[in-house]
Amino acid sequence: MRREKRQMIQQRMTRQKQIILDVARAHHDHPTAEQIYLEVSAIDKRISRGTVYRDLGQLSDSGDILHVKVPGPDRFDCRTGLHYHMICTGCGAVFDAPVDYETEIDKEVFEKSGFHVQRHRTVFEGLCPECIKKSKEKKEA
Amino acid sequence: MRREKRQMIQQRMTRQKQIILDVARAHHDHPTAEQIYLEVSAIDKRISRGTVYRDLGQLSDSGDILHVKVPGPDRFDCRTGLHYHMICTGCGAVFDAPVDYETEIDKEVFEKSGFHVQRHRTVFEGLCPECIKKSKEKKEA
DNA sequence: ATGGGTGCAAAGTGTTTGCAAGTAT
DNA sequence: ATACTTGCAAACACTTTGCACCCAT
Repeated sequence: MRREKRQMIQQRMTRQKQIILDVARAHHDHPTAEQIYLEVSAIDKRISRGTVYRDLGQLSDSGDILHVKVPGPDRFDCRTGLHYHMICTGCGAVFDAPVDYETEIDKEVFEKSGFHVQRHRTVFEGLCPECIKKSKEKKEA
Repeated sequence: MRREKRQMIQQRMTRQKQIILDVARAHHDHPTAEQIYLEVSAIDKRISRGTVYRDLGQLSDSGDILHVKVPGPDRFDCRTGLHYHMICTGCGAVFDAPVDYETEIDKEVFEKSGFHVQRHRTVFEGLCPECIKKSKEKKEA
């Protein structure tokens, strides 16, 4: 449960890290580490899962990509600014939510609780349009 | 990744389920399944982890307790209304956040995206007052 | 040259599940 | 009587890690 990382160590750019970053950035659909691993593998099959996890962690620590924490496997997002996500409980797909990050609420929580808020994460749960359509078709059948 | 549960099956109250519910409700500090298992074990050491996980899932499905999804192990909350949580990145403790659930934003997301929002989950990340104090002491030393 | 990075496989964490026996309704 | 529940252990999903070698700086 401990965290306590964040040492100012020198981060090196390697061939594998560059490939991982490129693959992650080419996506606009919140891939999982596994999906990224599969694509990276297709480019260079010698790159290991461990490296993909390590590099994705490092790249999100340094702000090059965003680490999205949702139920199920974590996702990664090339859009790095703070924003919210929607996850479909039908198919598991993750989307960016079309509402702005509310900065004010972080201050409000701090003032009311003394909890030093760094950020918040919001995930909307529901059915994506695709799955709504499918469930309607099923009812009619 | 599939979900697709929710059959209207008859749920039975058993001795073990009652103990698990009592233990969960006695907590106001967001215990993990493991913590609940340990306490339940102290009451009846024959109750298994599997049963604790199964029953906690069932009890939160039926709305008797709340399933809180945060980084790390999931938590359970005896406060069942929709509300937000704060997790301390220092010590991992979870608290209820002192701000109200925003119902409006669910509608807004639906209108802008067609995503049928059932609810959203917000988790504030930061340092709890306790950990702020500790990190100050460390700096002074 | 040197300290971070890599591949590999093993281990870790948190949770789910198949099965045969038990029990609430 | 029926069908949901249980305990157990094994399996599972996802992620981290120890180690010996490698390579960017």
